[in-house]
Amino acid sequence: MKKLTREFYNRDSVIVARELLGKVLVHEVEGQKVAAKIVEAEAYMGIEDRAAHSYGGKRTPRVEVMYGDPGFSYIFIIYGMHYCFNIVTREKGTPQAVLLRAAEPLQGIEQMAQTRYKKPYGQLTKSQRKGLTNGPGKLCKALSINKNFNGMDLCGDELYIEEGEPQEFNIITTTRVGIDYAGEAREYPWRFYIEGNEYVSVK
DNA sequence: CCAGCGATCGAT
DNA sequence: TCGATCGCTGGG
Repeated sequence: MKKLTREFYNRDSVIVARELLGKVLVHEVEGQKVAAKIVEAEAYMGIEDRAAHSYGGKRTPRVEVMYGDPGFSYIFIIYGMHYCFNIVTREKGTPQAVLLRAAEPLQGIEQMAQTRYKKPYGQLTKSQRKGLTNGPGKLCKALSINKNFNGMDLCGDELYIEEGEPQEFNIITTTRVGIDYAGEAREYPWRFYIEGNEYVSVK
């Protein structure tokens, strides 16, 4: 299966966010593949985007990786306890990113169930099954992605995104979640998800 | 040095 | 609907 290239990520976040739908996020843990199909993503457009961490050119140690090359991970902690996984887009110096908000488990599902709930998949309730990866913090937990993966090259062999199977789906475009502080930017249609997919976080 | 806050989650 | 929980940030 083909891995996404640096060039794929070297475009505006709104384009990359849309095109990431249906692609497969892979984390190879000790030779074991844990993989999930991306079903929801949001674009953060950088300097001009009040909702972005790099808004107004803000440049701090946390945000630094956003100013680097495309195709690297930007991971931050939210609400003191959850991780959010982002992918840096556009060329060096243009601090944009795409936030992965939800995914559908494909491979290593037992691993995910164990990591999230300390139980075999078979013992999970229906709601727990859906809850494996239907949110930004949840998908990080399920794929064992934490702060140690900040600044990692997604064109490498440990954490990456691959093409996935060809498929048909409709894309829903809406406003982003949890950015009420962002003024006018809260109205921007920069959230994308696969219509009808049960792993989407908020319909 | 330190207080306030947040791109969330899970239980109620 | 609400409490948990803590790294990052900016101001002093």
